[in-house]
Amino acid sequence: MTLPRDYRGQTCALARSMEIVGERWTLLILRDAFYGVRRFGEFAAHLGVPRAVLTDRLATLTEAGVLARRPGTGTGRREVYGLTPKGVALWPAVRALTGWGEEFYAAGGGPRRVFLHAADEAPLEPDGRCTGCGAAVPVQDVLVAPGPGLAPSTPDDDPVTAALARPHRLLTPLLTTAPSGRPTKGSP
Amino acid sequence: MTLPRDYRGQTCALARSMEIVGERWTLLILRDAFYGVRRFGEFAAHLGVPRAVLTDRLATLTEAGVLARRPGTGTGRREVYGLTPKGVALWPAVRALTGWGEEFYAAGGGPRRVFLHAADEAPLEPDGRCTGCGAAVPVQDVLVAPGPGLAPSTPDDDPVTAALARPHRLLTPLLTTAPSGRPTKGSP
DNA sequence: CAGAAGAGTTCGGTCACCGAACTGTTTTCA
DNA sequence: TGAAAACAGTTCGGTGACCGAACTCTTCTG
Repeated sequence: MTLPRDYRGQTCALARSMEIVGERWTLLILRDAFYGVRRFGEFAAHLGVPRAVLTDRLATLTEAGVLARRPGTGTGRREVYGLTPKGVALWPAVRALTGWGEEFYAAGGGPRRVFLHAADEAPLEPDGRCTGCGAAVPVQDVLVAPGPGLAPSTPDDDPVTAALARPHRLLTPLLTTAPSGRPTKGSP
Repeated sequence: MTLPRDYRGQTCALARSMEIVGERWTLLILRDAFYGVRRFGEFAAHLGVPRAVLTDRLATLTEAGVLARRPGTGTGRREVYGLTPKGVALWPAVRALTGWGEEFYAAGGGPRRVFLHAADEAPLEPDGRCTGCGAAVPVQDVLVAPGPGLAPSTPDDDPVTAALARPHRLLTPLLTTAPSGRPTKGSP
């Protein structure tokens, strides 16, 4: 595979990874996918990424087997993008980079978001273990919850930001399309 | 801080991280820094990065407090770049992305490089713990060693690649400048 | 002190990214 | 059913980042 702008000559696995997830916006898209964002418009509104770039990134990630494009369920039948097992395997990387950012660039009030073990609601250690029970927590048992440093929500927040004002389990859909067609917060 | 190309509007810590380490080549530079690469020319020769880009990245990382520019010791007194504690804190992210690349893009023979716990030479788990003793291994106790999938070394390998053909402890200088001026492998 | 090596800088060409407007399809609701 | 809105992309011109090669200046070696 000779990408137009690859990291030629690198024998390192990190270079291979960077060819897939090292482009601008890609890791933010994947973070949103972990949060349960699934649709083109949700990614676009939440990230503010140029739509052409989003199109390119979703195609690249789908081609690489990190995301999968599937027909949506429920009333809104549009197609959705979801993480494959290969994509889910990127969770430690996303968690590590997020943790580094929180540690060195937290707002005054502390972290903006925290990751909790769903079983006991104790926060995760930097390495992904639970500070409460010490167990290695699989992705689907992680909650993302607002932290003390999170700015208060405003009426013009996009739906994704609004939904993330409450704790949410990773990999579960964040927004659903209600029968009336207006998007609302996940589980009723 | 209004970077020319920041991730505006993102309240997420991951976006902050990506502003620092998300540019092209940056994580590969940091990986090399973990390996013990310290000098401009070593980075340039090993990575094949355009020199102007390398200059920019080293300056950005130094400004961000991830790397520090220090006068070199020993006979070669040129200045060297080394990881600060803030830079060392990126190790879990580098390890996670490297591990993901090895898992999904390994060459036929297996991983190209492996990380070992220096104390018992057992490989590390994906989360950074030692498969032998189960301990969380601090960065300075990690060895990077050639794996079964590493291509055999050739005479025209750059000095960094040649030095990495043998196990090496992270964060320790990889190359030294011998009194004669010719760069040779680390500790005599 | 002369020569070589190291550490950047400069430069022109190319490519990726940006934001805004536009298109074609799907869904909603009167 | 049919009009209108929402949605998922595509198109387009302008700008900045990246690339490779050549060049300059400093530092080191013999």
